[in-house]
Amino acid sequence: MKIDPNSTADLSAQIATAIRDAIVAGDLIVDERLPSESELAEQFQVSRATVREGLKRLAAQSLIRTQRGATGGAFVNRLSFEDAYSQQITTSTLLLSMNAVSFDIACEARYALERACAPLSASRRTADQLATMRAEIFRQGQPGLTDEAFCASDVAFHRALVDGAHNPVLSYQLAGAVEAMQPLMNMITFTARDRATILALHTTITDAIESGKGDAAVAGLSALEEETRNLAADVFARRAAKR
Amino acid sequence: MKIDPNSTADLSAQIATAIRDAIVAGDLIVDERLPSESELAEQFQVSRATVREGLKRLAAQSLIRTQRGATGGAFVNRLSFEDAYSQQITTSTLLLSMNAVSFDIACEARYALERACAPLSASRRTADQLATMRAEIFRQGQPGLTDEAFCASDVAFHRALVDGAHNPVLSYQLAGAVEAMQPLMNMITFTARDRATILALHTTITDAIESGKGDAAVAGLSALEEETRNLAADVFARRAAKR
DNA sequence: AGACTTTTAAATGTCTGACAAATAAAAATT
DNA sequence: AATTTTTATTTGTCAGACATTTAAAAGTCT
Repeated sequence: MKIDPNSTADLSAQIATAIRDAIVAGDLIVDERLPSESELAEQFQVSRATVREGLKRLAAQSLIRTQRGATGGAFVNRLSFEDAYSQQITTSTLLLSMNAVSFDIACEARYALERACAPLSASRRTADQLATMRAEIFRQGQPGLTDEAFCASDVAFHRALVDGAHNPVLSYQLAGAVEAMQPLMNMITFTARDRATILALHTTITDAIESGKGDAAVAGLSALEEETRNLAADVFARRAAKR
Repeated sequence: MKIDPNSTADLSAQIATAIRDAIVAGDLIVDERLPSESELAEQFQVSRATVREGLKRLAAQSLIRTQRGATGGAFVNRLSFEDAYSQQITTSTLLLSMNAVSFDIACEARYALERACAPLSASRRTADQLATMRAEIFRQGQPGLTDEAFCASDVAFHRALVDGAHNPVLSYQLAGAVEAMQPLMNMITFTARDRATILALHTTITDAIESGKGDAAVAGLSALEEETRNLAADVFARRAAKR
């Protein structure tokens, strides 16, 4: 682990990169303790403040955790799926909002990925996940539900569908796609009629998942995608007309 | 933007969270300049060193960039797809290696996601992307290619396939799944016969993409998935037998 | 006046040294 | 033996200083 004092890059960034590389390469293993900040400062020939800035960069990526006290220090963190989820959601959300990704592109990606999960979910979903889907459908039918709450329930429904595949890697990848869509979905106002259509499709999909018919679930998702895109197109057209 | 001095969390973490929330909420827009470190220190009632640690956390997530000099400072960074790719790859790679994700689970996720891209790719791929796929197939047929080089070419092939969908969101999501598999794939030794089988499937898939047959491409990917899993199963069985 | 050079001011990057707070181990006490 | 106190170590925070970079302002020359 070494840094190049002649590089133009910040020392703290170089330190973070050096340690990150060591972790990725497996030279530092999970739960291993890094040298103390003072020791690292001496190793890298920089001040403790600079070392700390480097460590904070790693902490921001959940690569290390720190503990105070006599036996404390910085430890290589086991990157949990949960940590990765939330990072992914933040990143995906910003990616969409900052790069003016169109509703259609985001929607297409989301449903393409969800269809990838559907056949697996149809053959593996637990009764619990099915119950969650039914419960969210019920919630979506309640009168007086705000559009935000409707969208949140929609996300929960799709989360359950994806988790039904029992593949944490898929769940991780999908978390970003599904949740990052929420701000875009929140721009839509759902009429009672819209909600009824979506609910019917949700029921179709859930029935298919329950009876193990992956193909039918895929078809349901495709129909839902089309419905969603039409809804969005209407909203945008109406908004454009008003101007 | 405020922090709670009574919280047990590090001040630098709180500062990072406060600024991140402001960015996500849109209170700080792309390319907007944050107050200087000294001003932030005064605002949050902490020292400049603490502010800096907070800012480094955000820099590690590519949420801000800093510039030195008279008109310098910290600016809200437009999160590019490229930045997001590399973050995703690091995270996905570590997620797989640290959580003992089985080859089968990773493989299943990867191919499920790729199949989601195939129909789109079949209808949208450019001639250039098709040429890349053909070129990688050619490279994979060269004798004397190391296993690492074969795997790298395999990744390039699949990257081109995915990019053919012309959906940056999909490309972003897939980058993690495909590239993170590479360390796992590198554990496999490919015999000449194995390579021939994979090459034939790659050709089948490419032909399908070229002629716009999404279904055939999906079928080819499924066959490739099965082949890959069988190969891996053999390797692991042989390794277990040796002990 | 215009082009070039020098100075200045502002900002981040780095360093030093100090103290606070947390924590576990060691020592002392009951 | 159990409990309390002390101690050492480590991270968290602070204050102040200087180095470096950069663009704008001021000055100088043609």
